[in-house]
Amino acid sequence: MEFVATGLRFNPHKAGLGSVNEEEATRVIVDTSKGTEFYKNEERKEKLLEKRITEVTELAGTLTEQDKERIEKLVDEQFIVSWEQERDFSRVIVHLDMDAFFASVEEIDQPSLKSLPMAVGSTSMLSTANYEARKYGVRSAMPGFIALKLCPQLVIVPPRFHRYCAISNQIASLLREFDSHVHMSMDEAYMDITEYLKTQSGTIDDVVSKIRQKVFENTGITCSAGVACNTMLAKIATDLNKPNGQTFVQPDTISIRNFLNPLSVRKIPGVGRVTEKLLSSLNIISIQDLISNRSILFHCMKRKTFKFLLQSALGIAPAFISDSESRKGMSRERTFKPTSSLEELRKICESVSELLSSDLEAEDLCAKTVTLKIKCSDFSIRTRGVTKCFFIYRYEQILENAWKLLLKELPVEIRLLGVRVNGLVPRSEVLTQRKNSLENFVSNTLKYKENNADLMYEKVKDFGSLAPTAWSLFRENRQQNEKEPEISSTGVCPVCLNFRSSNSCLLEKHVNFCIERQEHALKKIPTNSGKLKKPRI
DNA sequence: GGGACCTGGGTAC
DNA sequence: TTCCAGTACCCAGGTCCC
Repeated sequence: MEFVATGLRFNPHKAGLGSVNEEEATRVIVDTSKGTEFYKNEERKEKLLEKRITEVTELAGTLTEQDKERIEKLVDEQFIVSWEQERDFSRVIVHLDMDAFFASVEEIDQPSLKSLPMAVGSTSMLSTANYEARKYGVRSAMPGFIALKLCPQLVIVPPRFHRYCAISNQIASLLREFDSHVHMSMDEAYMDITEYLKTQSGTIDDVVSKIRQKVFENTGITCSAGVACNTMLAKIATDLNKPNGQTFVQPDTISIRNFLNPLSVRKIPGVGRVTEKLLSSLNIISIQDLISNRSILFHCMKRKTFKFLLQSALGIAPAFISDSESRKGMSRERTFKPTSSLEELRKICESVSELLSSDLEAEDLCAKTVTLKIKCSDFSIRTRGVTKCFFIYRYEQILENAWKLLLKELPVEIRLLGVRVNGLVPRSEVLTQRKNSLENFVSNTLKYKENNADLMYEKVKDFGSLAPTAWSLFRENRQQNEKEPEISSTGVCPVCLNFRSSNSCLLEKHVNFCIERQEHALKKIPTNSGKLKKPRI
């Protein structure tokens, strides 16, 4: 077959796809995609990848045999020895993966689907496929219309996320019996059963079988499991015995090496098809190759990538996911028929911003950074971000920031619009901070603009639910003390709450700057009608 | 020189 | 008929500012 871009090749890395004719499936995908903007974009991406490959192979070519020996010694002494000393074999981690989860749920609810090739999703995109459909090369993240070419009798069922969530929650509560801190996403779970095992007489394999049996008896869903001393190994192990099976990796260096060495680098979670191709250009195909070519890895990769790849190859990873890990950002995006109409884009931007502000509201968060994402009609992606000097959460604030970023990109034909927020902080914390700064805000820092009621109104508005309080405090203060406007020595900027200074000139300068930024940002925002009426002074 | 920020890209599910 | 998603995280490289 002619040369095919990496992203267009049939991807066999999924349970149940082993028997598929890879070349034939790739041919169908290519024939269906050829000439489309998607195809052209894949070709563009492929060219960039080829460039990276040329650079990395040239770099590898500069190493002499003596260099390699020297670097190997350094890697062994400086890195591997200390990593090995820090290994933790003490935990027993179980990774559970529900077999073709969405499809299994649909089969339980409609048993007639069981014998048919079936996938959950739409003609645009599939979420998952049952094992019957996988025999034809149909898999998750495959467009439905291509899947139908591979398997014309495929039944595509629309997703019912509420139903999947309900069953996922049910499974999570079952698993809490074995680990009260279980980490459950929609269709997979990580458990630390070290403590639970101490209360049991059976082997690890017995206990894991019991867990899987319990899930099956209560939900009808089969699942696969991997058991090892850390989450990464457990996850790789799960993949080896799918569906409805389990794999245990003994917690010692030799067993771990024997388990990992023959596997493809692609089995490492975090190594996708691009990294796989990049590594294969360096003749690194298996995990064993990663270790034996550690000098090349050290020479050609960035430090973090080198560390990640070599540690993964050695089976070294954090034992478990920390409980304290919190969410870093949230986003919403929508794909639609490509358009450059300002009116249509505004409506989409409004609806995406509204969803995002509801998400922030639901988790009581506010954010510092707003990022706009657009996918143009040629499938190229642009992101544009802005970091504010104050926290935002209101729909209008998100919308106007995203919209301004979008206006700068026009004219352009767009097929996807997304908005993301980062720098998340609990809203209650910010409100408490604001509340604490209200006194300073009113009695000191803003005195110098006290006669400008309109400006004050705009300023106060940013206090959100505290705005009426801020306003009345301002008015009260204005009446009580009209003579001596002065800047407090306890200076916290009431606008951004980040800047602190005991230097009153500096503080005033900063507050002025912040207010101007705010006014600029607030200019086009409609007032919060009903909640805060503009008072007359 | 280092940190923060911005943008693009890779990956998982 | 349909014609490649949505959410989240991490890393790398560039720029700017102190």
